[in-house]
Amino acid sequence: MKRLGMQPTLLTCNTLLNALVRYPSSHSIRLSKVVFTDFIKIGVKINTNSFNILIYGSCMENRFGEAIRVLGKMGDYGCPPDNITYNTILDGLCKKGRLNEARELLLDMKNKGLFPNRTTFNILVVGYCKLGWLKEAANVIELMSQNNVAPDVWTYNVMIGGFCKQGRIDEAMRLREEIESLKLSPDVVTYNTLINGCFEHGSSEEGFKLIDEMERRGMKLNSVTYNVMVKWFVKKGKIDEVEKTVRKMEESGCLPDIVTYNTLISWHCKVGKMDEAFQLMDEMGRKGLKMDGVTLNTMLHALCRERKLDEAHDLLCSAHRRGYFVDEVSYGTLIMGYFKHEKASQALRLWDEMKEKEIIPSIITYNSMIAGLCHMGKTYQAIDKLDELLESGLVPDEITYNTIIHGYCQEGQVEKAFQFHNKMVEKNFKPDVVTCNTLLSGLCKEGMLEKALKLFNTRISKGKDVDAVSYNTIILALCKEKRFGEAFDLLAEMEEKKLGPDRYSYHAILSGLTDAGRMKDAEEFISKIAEKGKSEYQFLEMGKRQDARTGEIPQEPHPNAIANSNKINELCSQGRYKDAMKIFHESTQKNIVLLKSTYLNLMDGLTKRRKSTSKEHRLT
DNA sequence: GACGACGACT
Repeated sequence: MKRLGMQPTLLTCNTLLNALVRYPSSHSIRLSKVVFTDFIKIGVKINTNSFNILIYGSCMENRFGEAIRVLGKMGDYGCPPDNITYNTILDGLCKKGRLNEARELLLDMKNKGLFPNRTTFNILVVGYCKLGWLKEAANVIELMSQNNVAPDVWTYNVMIGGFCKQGRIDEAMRLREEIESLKLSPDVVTYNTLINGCFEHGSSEEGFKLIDEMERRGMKLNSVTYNVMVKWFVKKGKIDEVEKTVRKMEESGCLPDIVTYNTLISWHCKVGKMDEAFQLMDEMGRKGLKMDGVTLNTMLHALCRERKLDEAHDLLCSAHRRGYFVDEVSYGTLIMGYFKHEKASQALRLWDEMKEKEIIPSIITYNSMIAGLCHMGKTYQAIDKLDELLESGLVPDEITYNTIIHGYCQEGQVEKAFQFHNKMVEKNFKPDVVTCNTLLSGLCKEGMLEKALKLFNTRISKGKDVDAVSYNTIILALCKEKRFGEAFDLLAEMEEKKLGPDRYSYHAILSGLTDAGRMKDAEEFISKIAEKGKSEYQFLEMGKRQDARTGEIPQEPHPNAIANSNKINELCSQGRYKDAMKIFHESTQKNIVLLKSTYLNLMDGLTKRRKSTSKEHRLT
């Protein structure tokens, strides 16, 4: 067109820009900027809309600074920014959790005499809900009504999603009823949000009930509904149901999309079936679906898990060359991979590289980095990163604080951990059960078991939740002190509360018993685990007896001890736990004391086997 | 506005 000397019209210009900006490649967005300046040079009279498209592209790349600079220059070209301009950037900022910048921009918008419209408000609700600040989100909804902008289904759907993310399914359900009373009808998004929430936090039955309800109401399930179901069945390992759902999806005219494939690919990667993951990627290509940034990041994650860090790094570079959106998730994945495999210097280098590329770290990226620094024993540097995080306009979350508290505990600085904890509580940090567990283990590690017990009991008496990890932490510490009676009491207590016991509890007890030389008790304990399921509180009786006993007379190692231990260990590694148990019983009958690792291996096997049997149960 | 990828506690 240029060669032919034809002058493009505004429509041509905006159509082309739009196409470039929406096309899923970072190259095309870069091109859109070139095309834009070209259009101005050859004298096309661009309008506000042209700028809005350009800005949308910048936001796609998370270049908010650039977007705001462009917004500032629009006036010079006779194209004043409008609501769409502001909403575009606000949307990007809110989705990324950059609420401080969003607030500033909102102020600027009002100063320019533009009024927030329904979209603006909805964007803000999204921003607050993403951070889990539901009170603030509700305030925005209140503000809408005051400004005569009625909240719509979108608004409520976001709010429902916010409740679901925090596991507050009842409140989410209640809000849905509220919409119906407002004569707004819940749509497919409302249902999908709730169904996903039920699957993630509530009961799956509730979720399936909602699907039935949709069908009864004549509401068509869309690809998201199916993807939510696929994710659920994948999570439960129900391969048949996954296939059935995908088939149903195809029959109903919703072809499996990039999300469906990414879910399946990620699953295969997680269970180590890389071949099948690659097969799915081929299949995707044959069906004309282009892999996206999420697919890329899934593969990066899989490579890191397999310790193939060089390959992961190569993939990152080549993906960048080929125009994929390499983002903070890609970098975060690899940084975490390096830290996990003790390659801190490479992790730090990658962080700098990411910054050089102007890729903005998210809260998760910062948390990974903070965790890595703490892991290296450099909590003071982690604090620097926390400051940097705050400066960047992000809001630290529970994970950020818990990570740093854990860092201090790991260094043996429990005192500092508590100080930091208290200081942060004064800000807006809401300590949760993970915080408590971190402090508990920190206290135990430093031999302050009594303080830990006090913290643990206070938390329970205050009616705050404790979980399996809390119990296991205390049980482990008690066992190390050979206080088996109390340990068994807690074991029974956690069973009563349906919190366990799990393999961590068993591990704690068995390690304690074997370390104390109470091999007979360890053997009996293993047998109990094997029989478990017959009656509840079966460990209680054993625990009570423990206090009366005074340790055991050390025995001469039996000549077959090592041989039998090895045999059992080998059978366990082959997954032949039944055979392993047989040798175990034979050994105990002959009074053969086995190696410590054998007890732990057997226990691992026994807990694994129970898991798989219960899965089989669910299938029938 | 809903679904898929990276982060905390034994």
